[in-house]
Amino acid sequence: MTDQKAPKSEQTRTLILETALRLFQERGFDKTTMRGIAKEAGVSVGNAYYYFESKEHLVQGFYDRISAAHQAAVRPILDNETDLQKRLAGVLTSWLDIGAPYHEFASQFFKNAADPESPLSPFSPESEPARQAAIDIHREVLAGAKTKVPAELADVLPELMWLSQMGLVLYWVFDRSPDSEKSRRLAERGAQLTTRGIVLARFRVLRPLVREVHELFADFLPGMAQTAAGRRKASDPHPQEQGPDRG
Amino acid sequence: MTDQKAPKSEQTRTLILETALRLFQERGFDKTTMRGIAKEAGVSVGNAYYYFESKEHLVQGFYDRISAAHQAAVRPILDNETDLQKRLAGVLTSWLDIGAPYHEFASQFFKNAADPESPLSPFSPESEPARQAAIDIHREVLAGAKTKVPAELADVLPELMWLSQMGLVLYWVFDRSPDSEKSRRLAERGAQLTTRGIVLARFRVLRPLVREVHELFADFLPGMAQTAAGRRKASDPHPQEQGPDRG
DNA sequence: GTCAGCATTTGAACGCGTTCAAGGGGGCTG
DNA sequence: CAGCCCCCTTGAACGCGTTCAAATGCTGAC
Repeated sequence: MTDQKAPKSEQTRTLILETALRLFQERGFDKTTMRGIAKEAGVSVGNAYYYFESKEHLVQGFYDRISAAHQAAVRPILDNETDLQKRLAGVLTSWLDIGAPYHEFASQFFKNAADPESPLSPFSPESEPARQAAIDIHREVLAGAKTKVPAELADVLPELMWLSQMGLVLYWVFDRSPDSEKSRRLAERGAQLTTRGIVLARFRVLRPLVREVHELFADFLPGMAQTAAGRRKASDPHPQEQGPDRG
Repeated sequence: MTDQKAPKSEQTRTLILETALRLFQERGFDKTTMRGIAKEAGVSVGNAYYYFESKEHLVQGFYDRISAAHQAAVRPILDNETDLQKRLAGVLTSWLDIGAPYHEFASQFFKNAADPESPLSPFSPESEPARQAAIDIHREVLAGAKTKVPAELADVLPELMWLSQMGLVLYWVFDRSPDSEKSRRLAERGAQLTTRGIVLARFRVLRPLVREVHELFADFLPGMAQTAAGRRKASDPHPQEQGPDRG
């Protein structure tokens, strides 16, 4: 009678998550209480905590959702556009488009970005898959462009561009201009600047600079994920794992 | 009998603040409770809230303290050293030295950095004085160096360098290497890279790039403080204002 | 000396996120 | 059918940050 693919527990888990995300969007993160989520979903508070370690863990669903939507939105650009600047600008502005509905509410939990203890930090081990996916987009931005990228930069640039994207997101969170217009312009300009920089990187005078950029980030970037890995609870009474798997 | 300069209320305020900072350092931010602070200071919880809007507002004292210490520590370097790279590296590493005692505890509230609503964010209006002081240090780093800075960069560079410093701090917060060794190396390398970049900025091929960097940040950097200004409570039942005034 | 008015102080109470001992309940084994 | 185990579910209870009406002290006017 019931779907083979929907064991009871998974249904409950999904019900709680969907309810939470809906209430977050309706009322904001702070004004949504765990009791409210439980009542609205028709379960007990304890039950929510059986499936999710904390209130914050519930917003991971948003990340997954945004991440998936972005990957989809970016496909046409990556497949058709060959101009580096336009590819990059497209990737950045489409993120802003997708993030728009969550803008107000986002600022209420983006504080976690700078919190090394939080699993929601983009640098956390838990975020590794989403982070890698995002970096891969930038790798593809470079790979599919007419402009050729100096070999010495090829391996650090995607991470660097992702880092800039995080900077853009930070700016966006603070940005109160109507329709996040300032963030949009920043994205366009940033793309232009990045492109110009890559093009110029060929010149001989810049060799030492390019090498240093490479060395700096080659040494320190991959380290972030590792240094961020703390003594995290490895216990798993929680049926954690996958959201929509960020398809 | 009592000091003319110490009205009762100021004494109480100081007592609460000192107690709080001591406990934060002894037990960490999260494990220190407002009840604990009150009991240890020999006052009531409500009294602490009469002088400080929230638990977070208490840590502003740390910022003031670190900021003042940094300004003092940096003086000899700014007065004697003329090599740009050494000046910059000195400024950055001495910040790391000063921050060291607070490293562990810092990560527990640096989450506020990315929270636009928090007065503790380095981008908030409340942080404006401390921010300006920090930017001024970088302005002096440039002004006192042998190396001449291209005019077009002169007005955005200090803010840019301060921004990099914030990046370093973020890295440092995540950095779990012994003695924050990785952060130290990042500071040294970053100083080297920055210096190299400034030197190279003279070359003609780089003109367009330089101009774009200038335009990008001239447009967007000053905006951050303004966009960050939200509807903040202007009410002042709280005898807020000055810490040690950050010398 | 008295008393009004204000700054300061109190601690009980609120609502929150989170924990936990206790209890179903469904399916498998004997 | 009985018994057992383990996944799932419950809601009272804990400690926290924060609020607030009420009490207390203090100062200057008369």
